[in-house]
Amino acid sequence: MATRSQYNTKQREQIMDFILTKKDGHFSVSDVMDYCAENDIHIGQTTVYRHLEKMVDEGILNKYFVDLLTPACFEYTGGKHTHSGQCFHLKCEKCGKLFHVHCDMLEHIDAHLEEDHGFVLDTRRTVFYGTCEECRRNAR
Amino acid sequence: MATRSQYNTKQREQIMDFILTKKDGHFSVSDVMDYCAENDIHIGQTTVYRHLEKMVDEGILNKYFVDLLTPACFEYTGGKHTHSGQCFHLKCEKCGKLFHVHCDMLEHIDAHLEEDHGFVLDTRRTVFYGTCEECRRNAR
DNA sequence: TTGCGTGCAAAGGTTTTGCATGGCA
DNA sequence: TGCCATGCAAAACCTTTGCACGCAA
Repeated sequence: MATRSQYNTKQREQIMDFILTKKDGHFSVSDVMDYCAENDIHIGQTTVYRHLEKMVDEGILNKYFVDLLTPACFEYTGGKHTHSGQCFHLKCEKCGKLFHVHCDMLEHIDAHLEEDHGFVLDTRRTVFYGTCEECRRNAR
Repeated sequence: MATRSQYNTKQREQIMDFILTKKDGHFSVSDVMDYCAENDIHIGQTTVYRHLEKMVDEGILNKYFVDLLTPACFEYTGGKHTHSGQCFHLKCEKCGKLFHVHCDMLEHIDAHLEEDHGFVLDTRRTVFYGTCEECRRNAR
């Protein structure tokens, strides 16, 4: 894997510009396309797919899925591969919102799965499904 | 939601027959279609999709996704909505295998997310991504 | 000049929708 | 008879692939 970019192209730079403006959040391929449309930047969507995939290989981005038939999500990692700053991805099945929760519990789950089940968790790709507080209140 | 079947049709019965033979495992829409082909049963795939979706609404089946561009997985719940008998879905990103692990840890995660984050986990739909023991040994 | 990068169009695969027909109650 | 269920075909959707052209080094 780890197919690294060898050339510095304008397209890669422009995609990177977008990512840096979205540093704290998530985005999908279509978000990149929208950004390009708004700023009169023309990049083929195939190119976007290919660059994002490469960046995942390089560890710059983290990729995860929240649902079938829903575009893949990408998240900027700040260029670090570190496991610190882990976060839960919580997806509410009612309202569809995606929450990011930073919490020590995750490390415990991590340790438990590894010790008792021999399974090393990739927390970045794992999404927890359920119902958020707001939706539970509304349902009551 | 909860669109319940109102009629007892031959198709629903035949799909149910298949599910009962698969009680312990998982299956996808295409597994149902294969079963039908093998047994000279003709059911349109649209009908299969619609019945499985209904059964999810009724709580008979549990639906989850392991990957984008991979068919949705269904799991027979035994007709109970109970939260006992919970299991982890562990998906190995290396070999692609899907593991089922029954473990108390899950209840702790459950309780923690609810108490500290107000989030009620739907364990049945959540899939943990990572690397299994075998693949880690092979990588070393 | 070499070979990766780009972008259009088409393909691939799963799931959903439209619509006319069939079948349960 | 009324209304849901069925099934074919087509649409919708995201993503990948093929291929010719462009461009960085």
